[in-house]
Amino acid sequence: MRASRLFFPTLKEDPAEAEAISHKLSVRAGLVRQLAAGLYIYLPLGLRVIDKVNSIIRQEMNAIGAQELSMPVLQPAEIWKQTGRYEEIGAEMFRLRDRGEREMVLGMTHEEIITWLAAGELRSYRDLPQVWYQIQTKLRDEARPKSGMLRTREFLMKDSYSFDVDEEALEQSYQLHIQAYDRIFERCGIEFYRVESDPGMMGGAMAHEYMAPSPAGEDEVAICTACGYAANLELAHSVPDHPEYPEPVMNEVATPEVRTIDEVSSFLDISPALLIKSLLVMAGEEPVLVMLRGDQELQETKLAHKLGEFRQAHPEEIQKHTGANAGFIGPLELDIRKIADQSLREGVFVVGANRDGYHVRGVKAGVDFQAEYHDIRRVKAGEKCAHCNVDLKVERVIEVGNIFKLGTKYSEPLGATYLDVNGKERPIVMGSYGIGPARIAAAAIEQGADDKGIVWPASIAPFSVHLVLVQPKDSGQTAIAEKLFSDLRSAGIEVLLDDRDIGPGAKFADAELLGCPVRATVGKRTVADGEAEIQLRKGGEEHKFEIGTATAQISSLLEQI
RNA sequence: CGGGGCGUAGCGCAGCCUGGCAGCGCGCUUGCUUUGGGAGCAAGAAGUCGGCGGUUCAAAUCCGCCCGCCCCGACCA
Repeated sequence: MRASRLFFPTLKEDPAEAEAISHKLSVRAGLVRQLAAGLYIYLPLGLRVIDKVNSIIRQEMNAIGAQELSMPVLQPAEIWKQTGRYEEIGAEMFRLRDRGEREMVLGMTHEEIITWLAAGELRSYRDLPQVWYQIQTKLRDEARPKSGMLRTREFLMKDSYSFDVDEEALEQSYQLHIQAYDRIFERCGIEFYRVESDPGMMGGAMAHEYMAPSPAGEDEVAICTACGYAANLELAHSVPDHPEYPEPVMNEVATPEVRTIDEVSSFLDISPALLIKSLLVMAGEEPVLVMLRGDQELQETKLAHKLGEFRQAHPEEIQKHTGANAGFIGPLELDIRKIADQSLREGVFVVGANRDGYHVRGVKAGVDFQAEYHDIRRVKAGEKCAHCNVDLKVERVIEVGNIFKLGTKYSEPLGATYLDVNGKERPIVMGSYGIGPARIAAAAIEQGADDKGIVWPASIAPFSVHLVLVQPKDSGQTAIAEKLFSDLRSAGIEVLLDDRDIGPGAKFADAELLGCPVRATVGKRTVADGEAEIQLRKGGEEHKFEIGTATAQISSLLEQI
């Protein structure tokens, strides 16, 4: 491709609306343009990157025997009603009516449709297993699109679905996807973790997420560098440290206008870890007192697993159920359901007295109050791994892929069954597996970029070689550059020839902004000494190759990257 | 949905408080020069100041309503 003909509007300045590095750079490098909130146009360079990612995905999916197909984005609402998700999902799903007033939806995922297909076509255990996938547009009316390509309302997803006879066979399909996914993310050149994740509303027992570390991410994971334990913070476990507890002598202490953990701990001059943080939540109509150590935070997803849907109690509700205001509530003499974090099982704490202006010291769990104990706290960096007792680290990550064991959550309501060897009808056991190609690209930018621009992993760069022709008006330089351009392409290397009639500084700056792995420069020095200058975008390493051998040399450089 | 910020030329922004000619930088067009790190000089084109309504002799500027975009939170198969 010639830069003089390529549509890649680069910008010197960061776009005003961008915050994330990947967002700024993908706009500046002319990869994308924003149409509206959460809606992006992929320009030629951006599309090339996505195509490269998709091509890697296809190769690895095909390698595990998955078969590509393509399903409609526009779908009848009826199928979603059958699985109950039409009501469950709410405002995030785009809904519309066709001219015949039939209710339709725009697909935010395709479990329903693929299961409908399977229900009609898969009949016998002989037909199984199957793995079907597509790379298809999804639409979600996101509450808050953000961070450029990281959370959009319309986006491409590779989604695959496995169909098996039983749980054991599903485990094999699941493992095959782990293999494929590991290879996909490795080949795309991004750093990633495979972490345990919350199966959530997808149902099913097991789920993992593929997470690319980046400060632009929306999730956090706990990682043990020693034993490899890795889990989304929504469900990560840890062993908390043990503070030194005082003598269990119970007495009430006046704490006027001292409400927050910080205020109470400094007023009493004790560590926050010696306080119990009491929160009143409403699970439907039922008030529940939730207790954590003062230095810990509630992990709401964990609590939701125990309580179902819940919300924070309003001030009037707190007053009504405890007799005190927020800041002074606690478990003593309180006849409502109580859930405490496991770290409160032992120890002696200060709690709110359920009387404004007072706290109680020397309170022992199990002695002075009873509660259900569950792990409901958020893991903090520095807490110990539950498996090997080494310090955990907590990192912010971008979710680039996920894999779920669905079981029969969709096959049962949609009647996707098969006849087993004994002629007995059984539901197909399913798995669901997603990858966001644009998030891979964004993660690659986030992880690789430097102050000059993007640094692409070679496998997904829009071009392998950015060939800078310094002076296109010089026939000597042009002849050499054209020859190299043509030789490189003959060698199967994708090359962008910058033949634009602009200053050399602008060309170099654009080359750095675009971030192709190899830059080759042909200028007056090349005419003089017959050597092409090669610079690697990553690390900036420079080489000079005699022009006759340049193609072979660049080829071997690219293989090493 | 709650909180905050922003909306002025293609892009980045000033002007608004204190009403009175719509500006700056980059980009764009033309010409000449220049050509290994975002070139110089000269001449130009380009704006319903987000929209609607109000106040006023006069509104980018003050007031009201609406729309859009970004950030924090809630939410996130």
